[in-house]
Amino acid sequence: MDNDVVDRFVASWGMMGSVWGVNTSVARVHALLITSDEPLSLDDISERLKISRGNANTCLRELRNWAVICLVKKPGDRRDYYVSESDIWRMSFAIMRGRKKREFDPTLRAVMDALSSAKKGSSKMVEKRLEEMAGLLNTMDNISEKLLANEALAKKALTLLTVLAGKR
Amino acid sequence: MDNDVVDRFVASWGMMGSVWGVNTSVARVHALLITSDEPLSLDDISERLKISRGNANTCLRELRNWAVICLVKKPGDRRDYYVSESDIWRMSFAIMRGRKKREFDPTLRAVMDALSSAKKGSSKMVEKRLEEMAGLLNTMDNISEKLLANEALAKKALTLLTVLAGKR
DNA sequence: TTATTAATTCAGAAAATACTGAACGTATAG
DNA sequence: CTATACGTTCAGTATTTTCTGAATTAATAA
Repeated sequence: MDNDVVDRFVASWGMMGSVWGVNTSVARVHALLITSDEPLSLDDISERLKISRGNANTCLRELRNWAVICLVKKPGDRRDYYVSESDIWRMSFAIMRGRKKREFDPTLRAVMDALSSAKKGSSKMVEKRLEEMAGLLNTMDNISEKLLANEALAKKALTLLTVLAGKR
Repeated sequence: MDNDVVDRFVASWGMMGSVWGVNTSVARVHALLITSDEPLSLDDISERLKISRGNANTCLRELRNWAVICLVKKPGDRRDYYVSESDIWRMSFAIMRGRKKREFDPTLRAVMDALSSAKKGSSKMVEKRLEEMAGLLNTMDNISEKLLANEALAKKALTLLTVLAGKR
């Protein structure tokens, strides 16, 4: 596959890292594996992306943890090779689950506390704002809780939304 | 409103900053304004959050740009005061639009290019992977394009998803 | 005007994050 | 057992991001 095209894909997938909440290098390594027909070794990756072996190692560990790449062996070769899982959904799901737990859930709790505190003592304005936020966050919590637990349902949701968005 | 509760809310809304793609201070200032019944001045904010006036100023400008706070004047007082817009949706929408344009759209293009390049020359595996990604990203592109342009539709989508998620 | 008070800017400092590469551990081949 | 080829770790360094505070500009009051 054309080098330039791969480079551009690697670069823009790298940018997307911040959306997933992983750093650029991790996303670039992932991108390289996605576009490679052959399994790649740590050294292949570190050379191709011009990053240190140490860094490559860390990125690969993270990707392994997200379960978006998998380790393969070649007969008669001691090195570890990696290939991308085909399923693009997995990374987004794994990461969203993590972010929900780390960032969203505590916020939801804090908003609920703030709301109940506001009810005994704040202005109606603040109460209304928090009420709205709490409503929205609770809705999102329900939805994401269900969808993140069930990929099939999530795909269904996507279809549903496509139909909704289609009505022009 | 109870100081502790506000502090906790400020802190966790601050964490959410990384989700929105703004830095912690910006999100904290926003949180403080959300929970305040009174309009706050730059000095109020810088004192309450223990950040410099310069930093507070920058945060307020950013929030003004996102149009999630608005400037109010008190008669006989030269200072600028700020209050939070009640609508929680606005910030998320503004930011998502920005991120889509900056991060998602270039990726979509790169994937499409990679795909067409893969079609003339890559393994079936790579082609399949990219095909799947392109499909998913295109779907998301369609949906988000429509929903981000139309808040009412987005709310409708949320209702729809709630129903879907409810079927247990 | 001029003095005063507030908002803004921005160079440099501090803090957070990411990366390097040499040292170390481990498994296999000889 | 020993040498070799690899994977892993992590202290130190580089880079990026964020923040500070003094200088500057702008607006109002006197």
